[in-house]
Amino acid sequence: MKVKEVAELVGISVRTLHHYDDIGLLKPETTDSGYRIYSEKNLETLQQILFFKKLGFPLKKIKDIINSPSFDKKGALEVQRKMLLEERVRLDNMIATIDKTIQHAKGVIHMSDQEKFAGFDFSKNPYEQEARERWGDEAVDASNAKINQLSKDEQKAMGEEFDQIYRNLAAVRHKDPDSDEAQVAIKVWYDYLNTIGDYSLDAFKGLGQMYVDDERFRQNIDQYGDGLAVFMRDVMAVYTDRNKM
Amino acid sequence: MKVKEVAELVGISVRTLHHYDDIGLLKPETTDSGYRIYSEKNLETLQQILFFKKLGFPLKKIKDIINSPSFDKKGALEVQRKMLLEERVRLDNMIATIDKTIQHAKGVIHMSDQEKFAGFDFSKNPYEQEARERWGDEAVDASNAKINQLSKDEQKAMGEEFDQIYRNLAAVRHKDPDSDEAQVAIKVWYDYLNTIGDYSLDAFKGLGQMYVDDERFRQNIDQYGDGLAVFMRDVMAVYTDRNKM
DNA sequence: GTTGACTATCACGTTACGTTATACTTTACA
DNA sequence: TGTAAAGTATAACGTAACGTGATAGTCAAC
Repeated sequence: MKVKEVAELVGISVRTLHHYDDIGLLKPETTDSGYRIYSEKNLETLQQILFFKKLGFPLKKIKDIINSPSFDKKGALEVQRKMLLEERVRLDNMIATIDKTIQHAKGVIHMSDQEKFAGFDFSKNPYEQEARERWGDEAVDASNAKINQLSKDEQKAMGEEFDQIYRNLAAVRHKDPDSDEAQVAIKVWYDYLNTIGDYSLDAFKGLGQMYVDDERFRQNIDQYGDGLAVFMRDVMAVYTDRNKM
Repeated sequence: MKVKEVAELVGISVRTLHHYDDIGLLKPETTDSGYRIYSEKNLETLQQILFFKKLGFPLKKIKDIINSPSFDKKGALEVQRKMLLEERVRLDNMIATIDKTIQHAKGVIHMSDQEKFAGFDFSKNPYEQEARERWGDEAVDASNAKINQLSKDEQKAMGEEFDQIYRNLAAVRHKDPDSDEAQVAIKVWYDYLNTIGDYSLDAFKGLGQMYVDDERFRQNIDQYGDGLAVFMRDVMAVYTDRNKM
């Protein structure tokens, strides 16, 4: 049989057969023109190879096993078994750690990140002039310096996304925090934060309070509209309470 | 801090830090002479890197996560979790297959291997002449052709090993199968077989019977001494029965 | 004889560094 | 202050198991 036939028969690639030939793992006969011809015996050997491969043995070990009948097969299987068990323990630990991380990640977003998320970068924002007046150049420049650690594209993408979200919120800021419009708008914000980090509802509510308590955040947010920070806090509180049950 | 300090602090190699620098994952400041100097911030980033590495993330993904706050970290963790779970299933299957293999491997040594193990190769054996007389040249040549598929070194190593074992057995073949000498000698043979394959006691007993029933094996074995095949069968039977309780 | 399907041999790319090899810098000690 | 020891830098090959072209020769059919 020629390469392609064999490859399709056992479900591997032609390249793989070439490779096994290259490393001397499975060397078929060849025609005068150099075509590889696999015998029945070759196919049997291939089955063995694939069997040990399924068990996770490296090709070198398989080579030893295949062409050395005095090889300690039993021992090799036991060693391999141990290795696999250790691997499984490692995986379990990794999975457990991830689970913990997802759980305890509530509130994991640092203040420095929050500053970015809250939209401290007003360099592309029409309100920057106003910001400079309110905060003084120093504060704005320091903030921009921080935000500038992000790549241009990221800044743009991030800026556009929550600029849009904040505009939507500002647009409904005179409605009732209970209103559907407000609740829908704040849900967008909650979902966005949850693609970046992992916010529990309570953490979200706390975040809203911070928007009001922290001068920097409040002023920053209020640039999208007077009283927006307070409004957001209220909407976020309602959203939280509503969705907790 | 300089490389070595950092490396020892967090328990990684200097080369690893170099690597992270090369791929742009963690780029510290440098002195005029080109020495890398890691800041506190660099160390924090490094902790993050190592954290995600522990979770099995590839460095490329870590790079994305680290220097792109808009990266979907939560989603990444969930994807990673799924991958790890799939990996674990794969491992479990591999382990289960190995267990099955070890179990069902009883009697897994093929006849062709048995021929080798039983010592069909008498090309280096003083009895070859005799063998040719008994079996005729054809049979001996065919047998040798088979055995010659092994590498020279393997042949030698294998040949020496069980040549020795068979000689020892032949030396005690007039003792009682119950005798300590016979039992010790057969234990060596059992242990040797179990480094190559996996023999249960019952399989071992059956093997002994085959030595007698199969003309080829019997004649072959008896070349080490008249009646050795029968003696071995008896010793193997006793050994099996004794060790089963 | 020409085309299409198949085959062959390079040879680079991938992952995360380990491991020399060569050369320069800084630190410590006499 | 001179020198050796310790530390650091870059460069580049090696690893595992192929995937993925690129280029070229072969075989069977029309």
